[in-house]
Parts: sequence; structure tokens; C-alpha cells
Amino acid sequence: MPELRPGMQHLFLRDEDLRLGIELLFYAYRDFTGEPDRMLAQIGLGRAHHRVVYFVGRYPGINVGELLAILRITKQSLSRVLGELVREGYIAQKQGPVDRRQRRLELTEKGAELERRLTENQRKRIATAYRAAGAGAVDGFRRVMQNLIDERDRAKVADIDTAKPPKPP
Amino acid sequence: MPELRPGMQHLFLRDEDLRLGIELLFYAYRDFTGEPDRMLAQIGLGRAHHRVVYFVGRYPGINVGELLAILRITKQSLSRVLGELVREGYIAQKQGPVDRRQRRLELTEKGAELERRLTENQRKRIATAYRAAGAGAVDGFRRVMQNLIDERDRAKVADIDTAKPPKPP
DNA sequence: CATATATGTCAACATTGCTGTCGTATCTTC
DNA sequence: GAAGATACGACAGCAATGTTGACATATATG
Repeated sequence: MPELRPGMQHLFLRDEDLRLGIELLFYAYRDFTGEPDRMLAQIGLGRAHHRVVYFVGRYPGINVGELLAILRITKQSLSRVLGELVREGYIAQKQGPVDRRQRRLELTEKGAELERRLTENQRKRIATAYRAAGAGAVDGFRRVMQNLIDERDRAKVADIDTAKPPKPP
Repeated sequence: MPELRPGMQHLFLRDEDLRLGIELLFYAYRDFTGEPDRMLAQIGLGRAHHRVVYFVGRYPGINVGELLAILRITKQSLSRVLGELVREGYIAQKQGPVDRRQRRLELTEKGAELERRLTENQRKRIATAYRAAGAGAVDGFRRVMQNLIDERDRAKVADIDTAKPPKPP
């Protein structure tokens, strides 16, 4: 490593350094989603359902448009998944209090329980990795990940220091 | 942050800290794959093709079984994607020199060119994020990501310091 | 009232995973 | 050399999740 001063602009990056980053993302994501996927399969749901349940739990009262902006899928794709979750009693819809065209989404008790089961797994994986890597590493992890995200969504993922309340964008 | 000493075992992790990690992985992966996906769509290929082309480029002469172990998909799934890549001249197969049941895979010139175009995009995104986050952050990023990966595959992603030659597992 | 916005819906299609089954070539072992 | 294991390929069918395109309805806004 040429230097260790953070903020340095002249980082010397070999092809191998960059490929390592690419591969870390591939393997980490593969394993991060593996176990929840298996749990979901047992109740006839998929990863897409997890995403919806996760973000509805994260931002209670979020509306469909905001969810679409986070997931970056078409409303038709979301509609199918969301419809199933509503029909099966995981998610409840309420008319928007100010704009009545909106559907504000919330987890039911059943939905909250599913979300806990699924996310608990990922929470544990993260916690284990954080502890194994150490607090200093966690900060670096966050900084790099933030910068991997498209600039327009970077603020959406609140940094721990600026600790914003979990509000929809 | 309670401490900054790496290797610390008593990291205090709030639910919010862990959710941030979960979300960073979601958003980063979403954006990391976005642009290559769009490029692939234009030539009638998908993300699965990118993965295959990437790892064949990374490990020239890799055989089917090794590729399956990396991708963690069934051979039937791989077969479809790999077959297309071979038929369309992106990948060449050679009989294994010692075990003739094996197919050793290699990129053709056309395949190497595709791999360059696709991966160049991700390489740039990584490089930009590394530079924005600083060299110290890069090290932390790697440590956390390594620990997110299933233990049995952790060695597969060589750490930069232990810099193993790119050899198939 | 006119227009824009938020959402839902129907239909058709592509990609990428899965299971199950069978076949062939080749290696290994007794 | 025969028997069994292994590496790979192929066919069939299915499910999840994404896409486009078109159209409908309710509500907000000017």
C-alpha cells in the first residue's frame, strides 16, 4: 500500500486491486442473500418480497412511489409482489392522509414478524463481520460503500454520524 | 463510536448500525450492476453472462465444476448461459490436458473485448469510490467484506497483501 | 373544467434460477 | 478388464422477477 492517509487523491490502484473489489461485492452479496432466500423459499416467497417487507418496515407509511424509487423497478413488477404481500396479510395499505391518492404501506404484525426473521439473519452476519473486522474497518467500509452508490441516492443511506431519523426520501 | 481500535471484540452495535450495513449492500449492489446490465441488454445478454465472462477471464482455463462452485448455481443454469456464450463465440472450450472429461474455458478475443467493456465500468466505479474514501477506508472495506463472505470461500478472494496468483480454487 | 399525478391492472415476454431425468465419456479402483 | 464414480451435456417443465405497452380510476392542482 503506497499510503494510509485517508482522503488521499493519488491512490495507486492496480487492476488486481480493482478486481478484488469487484469480487468482494459479488461474493458478499451472494452469501448475504443466500440464507434469507432459503427461508423465503419455504413459504413460497422470494427475494423481491424480502426487499419490500424490509423497506416498508424501515419506513412505515412509505408510499408506492417512494418504494419504487428505492427499488428501481417498474410499478408493474412491484405491483405483483406487493399485491401478494397485501393479499397474504403481511402488509396493510392506508389511504394517504393528505394526498388520498397515495397508499401508505405498513407491516402487519405478521409482516413484522417475517421481517424480523429474515433480517435477523443479515443483521447477525453484519454484526459478526463488523466485530471481526474491527471498528476502524467499519468506518472504512461505510465510506467506500457510500461512494459506490449513485450520487443521487447517497444521502438516502444516512451515515451513522449524521444519524437522521428513518424517514422516507 | 465507542472505540477505534481495530480487532476490538466489544463493538457496540445498534440496530440502526446494522440496518445501515444492510442498506449499503443493497444500494451499492443495485448501482454496481446497473450500468453493465444496460450494456448487456443491448446485445441480448444478461447479468449471468457477465458473471461467467468475468470469471473465465479471471481464471483462464477454469473448468465447469470450478465455475459452478464460484457461482453457486446448478449446472443446468450454467449450461444454458455458457452454451450461449460458446455458440456466440465469446468463450472457447478445450479438453482438459490431464483429465479429458473436463472442459477448460477461455475467452476468445471477442469474449475478452466484451469482458473489458463490461468490467471497465465496474472498475471505474470501484476506483472512484476508493479514491473518494481514501486508502485507509479501502482497507477497512476489504476487511468487512471478507468477513461477510461465507468462511469456506473467504480464501478464494485473495487479500491484496497475501496477493496470491489468480488460480482457480 | 382541464390537466397532471398516484396507483392499479391486464397481457405478453425475457432472463435466470430450480428440479428431475437420462446419456456419454473418462477416470479410478479392485 | 470390469465396475463404479465423476465431469459434463441435454431435455423438459416450472417459478420468480424483471421488462414494455396500453389503459383505467381517483384525486390533486391550476
